[in-house]
Amino acid sequence: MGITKSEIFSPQQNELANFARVLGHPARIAILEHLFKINTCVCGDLVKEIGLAQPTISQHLKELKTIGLIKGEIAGTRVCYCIDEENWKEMRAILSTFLHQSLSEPDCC
Amino acid sequence: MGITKSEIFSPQQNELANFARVLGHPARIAILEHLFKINTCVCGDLVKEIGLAQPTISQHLKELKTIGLIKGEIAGTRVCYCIDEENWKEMRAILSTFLHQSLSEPDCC
DNA sequence: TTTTTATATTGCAATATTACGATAATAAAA
DNA sequence: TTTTATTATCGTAATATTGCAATATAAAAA
Repeated sequence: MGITKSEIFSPQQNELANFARVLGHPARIAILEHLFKINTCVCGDLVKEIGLAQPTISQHLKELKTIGLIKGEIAGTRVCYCIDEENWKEMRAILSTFLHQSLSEPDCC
Repeated sequence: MGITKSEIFSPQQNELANFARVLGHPARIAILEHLFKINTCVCGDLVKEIGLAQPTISQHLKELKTIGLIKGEIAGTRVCYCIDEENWKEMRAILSTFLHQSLSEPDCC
């Protein structure tokens, strides 16, 4: 069916999975890494840097923007994208909590 | 096309994205959370716990096993699944490093 | 105003993912 | 041996994702 049954999971589980899903593509990882290095970047730079077509990069940027990890401001014909620090930290906290769970029982296998 | 151009990204970027991708589904989050709570679990328990069909759970377990986050041992007709702590910690380290990048420039937007 | 530049959107093709019924496989129980 | 219980695999349907060419949009430059 290809459709995730979100309704049977908690909002927390869905949110966590959604953040992970957006990080689950190397192009988006590359975009974020580049934005961290050069914290202000227009789409064109990323197209050269990454090597995917302009519409493809634009699409990945849109997804990152929708989930709130980056923000973009129009500057003439260009758009200045950068990390949304506040949301980034929130996402990081959510993921970190999950990643640092500890086992209540010892390993069985 | 639906096919990710992995070859244009670094092995690190692909590995990171791949870990995130596997975490990018609420059923797999729920499975991992349950395994953390009760660190030894048969597939049938997860089917009851989560509420997806048995083949679906089995498929998600396979993906988690393939990437190494869990391991399973046959115990009679059942299979005992649990977190693979070593690999989990490795994945956590990789993700944490990425999540804790800091901006080299102050926020521009 | 026309042209140029840069990004977004649309439409489409191809592949991937999700979910589940049916069935296979395997081992314990009867 | 037959039955039962449990998990894996196969096949399939439906939706999602990825990528790009073509085009639209919008602002700056000429």
